[in-house]
Amino acid sequence: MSKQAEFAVILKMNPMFADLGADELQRLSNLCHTQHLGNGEVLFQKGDPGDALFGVRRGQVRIETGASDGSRLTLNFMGPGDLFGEVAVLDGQSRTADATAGETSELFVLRREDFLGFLEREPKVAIKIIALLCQRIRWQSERMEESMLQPLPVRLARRLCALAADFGSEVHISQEQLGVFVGAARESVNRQLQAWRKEAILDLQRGRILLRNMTKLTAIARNE
Amino acid sequence: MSKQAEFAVILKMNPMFADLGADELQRLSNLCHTQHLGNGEVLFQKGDPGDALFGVRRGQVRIETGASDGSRLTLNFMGPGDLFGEVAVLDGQSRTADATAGETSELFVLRREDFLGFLEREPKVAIKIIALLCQRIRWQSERMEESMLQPLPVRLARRLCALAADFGSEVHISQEQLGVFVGAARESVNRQLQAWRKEAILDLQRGRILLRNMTKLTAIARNE
DNA sequence: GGAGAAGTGTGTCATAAGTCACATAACTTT
DNA sequence: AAAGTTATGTGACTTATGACACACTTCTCC
Repeated sequence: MSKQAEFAVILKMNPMFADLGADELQRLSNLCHTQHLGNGEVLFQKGDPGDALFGVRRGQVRIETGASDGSRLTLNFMGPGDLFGEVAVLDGQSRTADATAGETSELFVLRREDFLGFLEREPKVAIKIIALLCQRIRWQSERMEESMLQPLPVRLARRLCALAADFGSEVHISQEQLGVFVGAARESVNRQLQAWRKEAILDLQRGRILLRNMTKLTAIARNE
Repeated sequence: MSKQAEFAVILKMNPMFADLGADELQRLSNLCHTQHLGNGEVLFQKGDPGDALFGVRRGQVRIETGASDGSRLTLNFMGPGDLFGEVAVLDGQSRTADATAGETSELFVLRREDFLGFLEREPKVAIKIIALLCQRIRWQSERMEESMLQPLPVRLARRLCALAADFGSEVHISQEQLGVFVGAARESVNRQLQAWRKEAILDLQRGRILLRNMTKLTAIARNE
């Protein structure tokens, strides 16, 4: 499979591009480049212009931010097949976090100017993108309100399920960072995890969570 | 001032169209119609196709939804100068709430097909709209997380300030509905309002709140 | 003008989650 | 291996807010 075809598959998996036709998708993927990163190499930093969209071909990229106390907090992990910077490539605003390669990685890169040129040549696609952004706005305002109002166990279960989708049943994350993710105190996270451990839903190790019973976990995430 | 020019002013005030150039704005406003509504007349209902954008020229439109228990809850009031349905006109999805005239009203109407035609003729505007939608997505994800995590007094003060922008210092709303707006119990809303009454920030009447000290209220809304 | 409905004011209680304060436990560095 | 650092486990306390219960007031409608 050509690198362009591979990128097209990744785009197609992202809701933002899922509705594009095969031909449009192909013309779009033809604009992509690739870029290699060594372990620990910085892709972009907070404040850099958002001039490209990235897809992970192999490796891992950490999205992180320097907290006010100087410590670094990881906001997200992007694994193979994940796409990030979709919004930045469209509006060109500056990055709101740093991105660093967690291991030797290869990325697909779609540059902003190429993408905008494409949209001008294909106005129908621009209108589709508009519709997709609108969907996202609706989706966001529905979910956000809903999910912030959920009790901690539900938010926690949802986040664990999302992480499991990227990493499988062995999630490598500290309870501290998990707390930041779900907007809760570390101690509260710990207490909930302990409770689940007693129910055999998961096991705990230093810096690691082993998900034993995804069925129960997803049930909790759906709020029964 | 022509009705088109009047509509252009309303569009310009909305963040979504604020960045359009004067010429683009004028060509866009030329596509508008007007529509009259009698007191209590229904503009659209939940489930109707979102085939137009509306601006209030005079009168008042209530956005409301039938709650599960059969009672109706008002989600928003749109007064003169307010714009609603911006997202629906772009993606054509069905309405998620009902809209009813609260008094005899006159509305500006911009139909979806006219707007989409405009975007195809002016691809530069389509790209601007894309950028504006992106801004909105960023803004939403920043604010939402932030504002749901704020304590009740802050959320309440923000909502009151927003209502004051539409209605001046005499806000006509029940404490029950205010509770729905900010996602809190009626009793909690009442207790906070009582506290503010004692501080002379506002006065309470049946179904009405008189804002006495907007300075303090905005200070609370900014979370000091 | 009387009956009911709708809106408001307040007390009591229960609960979820944050904060603080430590005690371990596990890795790292020297 | 000793010392320091980071991650985790747990108890005690506090606080915000929801839930329920009920009194009181003001409107509406017949």
